[in-house]
Amino acid sequence: MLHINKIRENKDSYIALLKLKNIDATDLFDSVIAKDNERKATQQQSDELLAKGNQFAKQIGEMYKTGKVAEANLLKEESALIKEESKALQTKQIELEKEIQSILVQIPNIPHPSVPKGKSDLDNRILKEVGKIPNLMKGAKPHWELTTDYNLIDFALGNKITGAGFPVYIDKGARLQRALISYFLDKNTAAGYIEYLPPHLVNEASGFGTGQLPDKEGQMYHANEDNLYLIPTAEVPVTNFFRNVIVDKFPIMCTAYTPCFRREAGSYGKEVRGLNRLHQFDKVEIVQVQHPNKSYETLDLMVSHVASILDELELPYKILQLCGGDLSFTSAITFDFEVYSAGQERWLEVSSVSNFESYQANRLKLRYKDGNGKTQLCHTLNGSALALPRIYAALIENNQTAQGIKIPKALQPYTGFDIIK
RNA sequence: GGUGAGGUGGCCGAGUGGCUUAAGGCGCACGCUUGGAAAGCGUGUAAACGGGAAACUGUUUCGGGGGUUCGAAUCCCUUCCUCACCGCCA
Repeated sequence: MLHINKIRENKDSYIALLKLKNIDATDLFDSVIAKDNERKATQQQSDELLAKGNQFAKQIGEMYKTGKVAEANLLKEESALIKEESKALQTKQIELEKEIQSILVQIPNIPHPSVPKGKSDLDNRILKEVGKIPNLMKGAKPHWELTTDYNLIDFALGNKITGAGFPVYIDKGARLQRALISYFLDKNTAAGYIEYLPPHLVNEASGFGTGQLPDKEGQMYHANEDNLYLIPTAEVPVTNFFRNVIVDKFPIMCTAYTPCFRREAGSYGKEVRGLNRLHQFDKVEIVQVQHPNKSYETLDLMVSHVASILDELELPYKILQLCGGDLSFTSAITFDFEVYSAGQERWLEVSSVSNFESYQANRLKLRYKDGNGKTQLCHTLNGSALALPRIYAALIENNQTAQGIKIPKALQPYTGFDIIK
């Protein structure tokens, strides 16, 4: 959510930048500023009345003590009038605040000036392409066949006990999954991130804090009886650690492994085949809270951190800067990582690193004190480091040989084996 | 799940309708003191939203929401949470 004062200060440049997201915010901005002016005026009136009422209450107290009952009763009558009037003003104020809020939540984050123009993923800017696309042997297979051939994952078994999109990992297949989680966490903690293991269910307030609620309610699994939501990403519990917090140190670096639960209503077809899109999957997330002056420096560090992991895993990948049209509602700038999955001859998104600037922080009320002792909004950033299933798919597809599936060196200490036969 | 006790500032903790502008303590910051430090003494120490160039100032907030009253941390209703004991249980 944008802060109303920032809209006032930067209205014209915001309107220009939002065009990158193909949005004309002129009317929204005008109406929200007008409402805010009205809100201020209303508050001023209401504050004055309340101050008067407080004065009267004190005087009445004094009068009773000194026995001036008749005078007190007169003042009481006047008080009643003030009360009525101020109540009406307060109701109006709350109403206006609601209206302002409901406009503000409709306005997406302002894109960074470097964001390319564009409508869809076709307009994303390729920044870098690293590694060679492997030349697979004849008869190379997609991962959904390999996982069956080598008994790594049983999709049908998951289907039986839960439903589609809930795979069961078996034997070396399970071990590989566990190895990846440990490996990612170790890479992240070595880079200075503190490891957390948060709850996998969150309350309603947390859903609001990171913006899943109320808009994307249908994307989350909901435990009705207790009114708790299954997390769609570790970003939700971890970012909410900082809800209503005034921090005094930068940067704050967190990493967390969690399973992620997504209903993915409306998905279908080959996009969802095998591991490509699941209802439950594992992911290791990195989150940073940073001073506004440092957040873009941090963003670069996060991008190169993710790149270094993919380098070590010897996966061919490309880094894309998302165009305005593909940018998420809350992000100011996003870099996507895609790895090449040779068995299905596709690029798969495995990480998305974003700077939200103060957009999330405003909703969360995540602040720090500046040199003058004034509270200011922090910047928040997050990224996947990394999402497991598609890394898993690319790893086994790209490393399939006549002898079996080879495990990259960096992972071998974690798997305890160097080939799956 | 049952019964009981609670929720007050960064923390501890007093406060049963106006004497609270939330006592007192701890912590923190600054100053005095000191050769330096500790102790001691003094001053300051929440957030949100307004007004003001600023100094300063108004309103709201004692878990959340609602109510009674001229006036609520205090009384009433409701909801959430915490703790203790019991039951169940990895």
